[in-house]
Amino acid sequence: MESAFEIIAEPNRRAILSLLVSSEQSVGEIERQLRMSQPTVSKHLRVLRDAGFVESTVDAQRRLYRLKPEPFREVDAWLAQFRRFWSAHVDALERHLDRMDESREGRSIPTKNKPSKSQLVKKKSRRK
Amino acid sequence: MESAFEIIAEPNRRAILSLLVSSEQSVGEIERQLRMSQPTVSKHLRVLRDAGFVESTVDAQRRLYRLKPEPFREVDAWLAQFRRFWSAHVDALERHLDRMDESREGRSIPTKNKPSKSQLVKKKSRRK
DNA sequence: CTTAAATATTCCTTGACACGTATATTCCTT
DNA sequence: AAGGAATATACGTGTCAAGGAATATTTAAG
Repeated sequence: MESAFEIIAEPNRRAILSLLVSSEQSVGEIERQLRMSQPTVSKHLRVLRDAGFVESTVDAQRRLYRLKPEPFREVDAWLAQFRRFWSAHVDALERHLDRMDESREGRSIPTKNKPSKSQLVKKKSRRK
Repeated sequence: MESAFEIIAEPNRRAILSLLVSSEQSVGEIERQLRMSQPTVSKHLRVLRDAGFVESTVDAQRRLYRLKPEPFREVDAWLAQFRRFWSAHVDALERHLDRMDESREGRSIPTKNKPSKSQLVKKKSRRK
């Protein structure tokens, strides 16, 4: 199981990683929150640890797992070569983000007087 | 073949995508540069197109493939939730980048009087 | 030292997918 | 229309990884 990319190809593994963003978790906690069988969780954690995505410490009978950064950087580094390219398509990005707005938000703020995320993006991309 | 993550799990597909960063390419050009068989290239391109990573246009008997941005953004969005976390580990990042320096660079600039990438990183993370 | 809780590992089966070979399709050239 | 270049698809095969069931291991508690 070579690269970091193959590791995060598995949806359950991505779910586990996302869970661990908030804080370290025991196998049992992961098992319950994600409704996976215990062996499945353990096996995925093994893969994740071998790949350097997580590390574990012992706490009585439990093992606590937490994230490690390196492999994420590797993925990010690969992705980097495409960034320049997709900022050339900002127009499409704007539509994309604004669509996400519509679907996600409860009507808390009237759309009218609210800056679109598009504008935020434009500002950000001004930093060079 | 569900998610963008499974698509980029395949090394040859990542290679193809990297090739297309420079410019659009025909199947034959990809085939030669990556030394893959023609059917293999075509099949991977099919997968990439179905997943929205590339699009193609016809040029006589050839098809020219070029990148499309959306799926990259999807991957990037998932990765985003871990960024906050790995900037907390800047120390390790410094070591990481400085190691990359050593391995990549011909001895063009004496290491002594050159700012380490670590310092650049620190500056960048000051922006907020 | 026995038991129980939490986790890890083993074995087995199944399904997906990457590749090669062969063949089909598309489009230009003559 | 025929032939050829470039690309796409079909089919068969081998590999490998994910999940379930059963079992082993670790550690605390009594």
